[in-house]
Amino acid sequence: MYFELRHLRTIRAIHEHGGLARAAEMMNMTQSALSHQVKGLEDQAGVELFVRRSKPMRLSAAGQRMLRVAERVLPEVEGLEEEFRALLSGKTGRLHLTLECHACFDWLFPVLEQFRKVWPDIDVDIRAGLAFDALPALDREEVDLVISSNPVEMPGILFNPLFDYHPTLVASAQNPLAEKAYITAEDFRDQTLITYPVGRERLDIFTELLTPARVEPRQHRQADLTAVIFMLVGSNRGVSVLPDWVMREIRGKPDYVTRPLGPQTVTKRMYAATRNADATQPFMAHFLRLMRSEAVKLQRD
Amino acid sequence: MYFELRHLRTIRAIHEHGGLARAAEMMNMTQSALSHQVKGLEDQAGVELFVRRSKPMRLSAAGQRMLRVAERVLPEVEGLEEEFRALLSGKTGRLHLTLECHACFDWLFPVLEQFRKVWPDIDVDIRAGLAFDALPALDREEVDLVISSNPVEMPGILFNPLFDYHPTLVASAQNPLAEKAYITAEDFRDQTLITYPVGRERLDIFTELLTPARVEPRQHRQADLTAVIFMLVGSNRGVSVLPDWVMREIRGKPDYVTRPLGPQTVTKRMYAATRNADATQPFMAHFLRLMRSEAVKLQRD
DNA sequence: ACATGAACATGAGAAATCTTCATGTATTTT
DNA sequence: AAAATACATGAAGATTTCTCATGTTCATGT
Repeated sequence: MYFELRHLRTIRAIHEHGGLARAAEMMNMTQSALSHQVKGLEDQAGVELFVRRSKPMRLSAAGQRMLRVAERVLPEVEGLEEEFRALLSGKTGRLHLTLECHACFDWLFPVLEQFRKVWPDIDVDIRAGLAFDALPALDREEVDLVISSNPVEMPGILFNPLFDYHPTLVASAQNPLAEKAYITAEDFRDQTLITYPVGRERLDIFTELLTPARVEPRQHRQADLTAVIFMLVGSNRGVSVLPDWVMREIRGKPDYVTRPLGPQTVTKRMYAATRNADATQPFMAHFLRLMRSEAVKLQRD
Repeated sequence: MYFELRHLRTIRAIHEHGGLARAAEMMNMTQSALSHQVKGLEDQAGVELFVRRSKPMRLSAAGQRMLRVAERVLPEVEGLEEEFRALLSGKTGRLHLTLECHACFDWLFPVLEQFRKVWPDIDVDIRAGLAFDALPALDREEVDLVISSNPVEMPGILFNPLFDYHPTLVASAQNPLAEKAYITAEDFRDQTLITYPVGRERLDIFTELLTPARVEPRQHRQADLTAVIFMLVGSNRGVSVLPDWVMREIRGKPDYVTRPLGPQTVTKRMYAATRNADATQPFMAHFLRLMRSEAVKLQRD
């Protein structure tokens, strides 16, 4: 024996409108239909839900219990229906992002702030932890947007370009590398390299330089925050390679030097990956636009 | 477009059992039926609930929202179903009582304590506030048991006798009425009468003595608690009429005297009114039995 | 590349359920 | 007591849901 929401709606309507006939009218059905339904419900449940001694029929003790459940359950379901309607009209939706690019937190926050002002009903969230397998997660609708600099040909996935950047060395002014005009793989052999704590396949310095050249840095240590990396570099306890625009934070400070990777400057492109189906959604288009205009500001600095 | 619980159950089952075929089996239906249902649901909602790119199909973003609702709603409903089953087996039920007899709180509490030990799943409550219209409320299933000493012929309502008692005067030993062997209506003309704060039609002293004799006491004041009444009586600021068994609290105290109403001692009978339908329920029968055995103890004191 | 199996979709008819209509009965009101 | 209100009921029709048989798609092993 299974209840259905229809039954809860009926219980609530009869209670609220004080009687079967009125409730039936509110529910766009005949009094007879409701009567049959209530009878069926009571037969199934084996419990009298209404007292029929008095004429406008009233809830029995058991019926009152059912009403309480109805009053907790129905708003929940109606909320969902409303949400789906809003989803159809494009006002609401989900925007869960994952960053394969660790430094991107910095410039993404202002974008998120702006976005939430315009689209308050979109469920925005940054999903950490699954950065390793972000693209499959995108395909499975576990997330909705991935910031990545490694576009992969994938059916149903769109890579929207955001901006170009140069992975750039940052070192202490005391460091011998400060003497060089550009940096090559060999230069890392006797350096301590500081990176974000992610796999090598997601670190530009490895994918673009060290791994192809089969060079290992003398030491490799990890730090979570950009500020911490700068601090370590500043005290010459290691060097790091970060996107050029991250360097704006230390621009003009005499303790630091920045050098391009060379001899030809390495250029990479950052993308926002979305599912084809979502890319047309207004809020998603808006978010992409916001990200690009933020990227322009970044380049200006 | 309306959701039904069936849809929520489906969403949950597909998620939990990882796939349509397995879910269908758990729900005792064919895979085909479930496929149709999901299609219908998606058509109605206008939203894709599942991602079919991967083979065991998975919930989409919208589907995950729906799952969250399902996981909040379904336990609620299943709890109700369980409750109704328990109701049928007689283990659970509601026992909301109303006392027309104000002094009865005293002896009822131990009964309630005992009862709750044996029937932990019965929803026991004392409903105050509607004591004035307790019997109609009983009929309307707003309460389930009424303690009353005024049986009324009413179809569907059963008055179960509990015990007999004598409305008895209690006065200060200093009070002139202490000299009398029994008390008549006339004796109240120059007395302050202290009663519980309820209507006269529910006070024995009025219904049995004063109203028929058309006697007004010199003054009439009200007190909520039996202990307060005794205190006022003890300091000779008034007299009161209470059931004889209430007097056990002051027995042996030389400040007080108790006197029967006379010349023939007035006897009343206390009843527990229930609906016919409920009287057969095991827990209700047990409660009545407990009350009667408590009443016997009362009489022994 | 091809067979195979697993998982889901689909069409048509059968079965179950829900509605309506017409009417009956009980209660409340006038 | 009549009229009005409120709910119940039986039967027929409409709708919804399910099942069966079969088709499509995708991944896997040979």
